[in-house]
Amino acid sequence: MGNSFRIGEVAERSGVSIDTVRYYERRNLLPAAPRTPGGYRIFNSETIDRVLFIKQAQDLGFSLDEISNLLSTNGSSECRRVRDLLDAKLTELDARLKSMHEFHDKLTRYLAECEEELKRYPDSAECPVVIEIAHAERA
Amino acid sequence: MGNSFRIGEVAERSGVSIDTVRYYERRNLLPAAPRTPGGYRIFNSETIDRVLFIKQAQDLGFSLDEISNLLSTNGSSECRRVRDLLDAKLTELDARLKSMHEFHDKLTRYLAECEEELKRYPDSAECPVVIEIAHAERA
DNA sequence: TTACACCCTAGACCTAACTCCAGGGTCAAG
DNA sequence: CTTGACCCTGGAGTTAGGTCTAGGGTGTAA
Repeated sequence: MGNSFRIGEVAERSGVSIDTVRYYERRNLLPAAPRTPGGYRIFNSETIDRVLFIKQAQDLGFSLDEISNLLSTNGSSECRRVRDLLDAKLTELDARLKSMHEFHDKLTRYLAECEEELKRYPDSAECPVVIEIAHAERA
Repeated sequence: MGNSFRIGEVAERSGVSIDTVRYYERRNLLPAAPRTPGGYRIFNSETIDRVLFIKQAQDLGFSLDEISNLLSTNGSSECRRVRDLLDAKLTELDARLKSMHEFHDKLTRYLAECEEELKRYPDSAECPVVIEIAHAERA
């Protein structure tokens, strides 16, 4: 069927390993999948989307515990709790974005210094950037 | 002296543990510190700045190996190699910033939905956001 | 010259998030 | 009704990045 997948296909389509899918189920990041009479898990396409969501959040610095709190499959999750979690996450994310931008600028300045040096001395071994990072870094 | 620190003070001022400082030295993220006759490490304020740099980069998703590549205390690091590393990091950072902004927007939309629901039904248990995340997530 | 906070090393241990393995069962195609 | 790809479980192993412990030495102020 177009909306029924075995674990291998879920794994492939969401870019994780089979073990990871089972691991997520154990961690309650995915609801316990229904089974065939023989014991095979049966998934639908929503599982794939959900794994993708988990991966994205994780890439952005959230732990599986945090994600699990947000998605909590166990027990009804009142709207108020979710609201508070989201609020906290957003504050955190704002801070991360800010320092990320600053770090980006810092690296950009370093890159410019490198280019400068290489323009002047194409085979320079003494990189001014390394010296700078190594010896004083309070930008 | 104003520019001479023992490991405990370095740790405290840069917000990591003593063990972490020693660990960074072992990993060559910090140059091997000179010692007192009795074997105590002696640091200067640049070490503190460097630990702060490492922590910042790490928070933003860089591994210690990557940071170590950039700072490589072992062997002369030619400017060209540093330039290439920086260039690659910046590309990576751009991508991360982009998906971070998208995720931020997504969470903001979820938060708005929560507020909406709570305005309507102040004690709502059925959070529309959880249902949405759990059941279809391809934004 | 003792008190006591601080430092040393080697090596074991910890947590998160997987990843692998053995030993065995399932299922669809031919 | 067999075969080959795929799936099952329980539990051990792995990696990154620390953290802790035992057993012992250092430095300095009173």
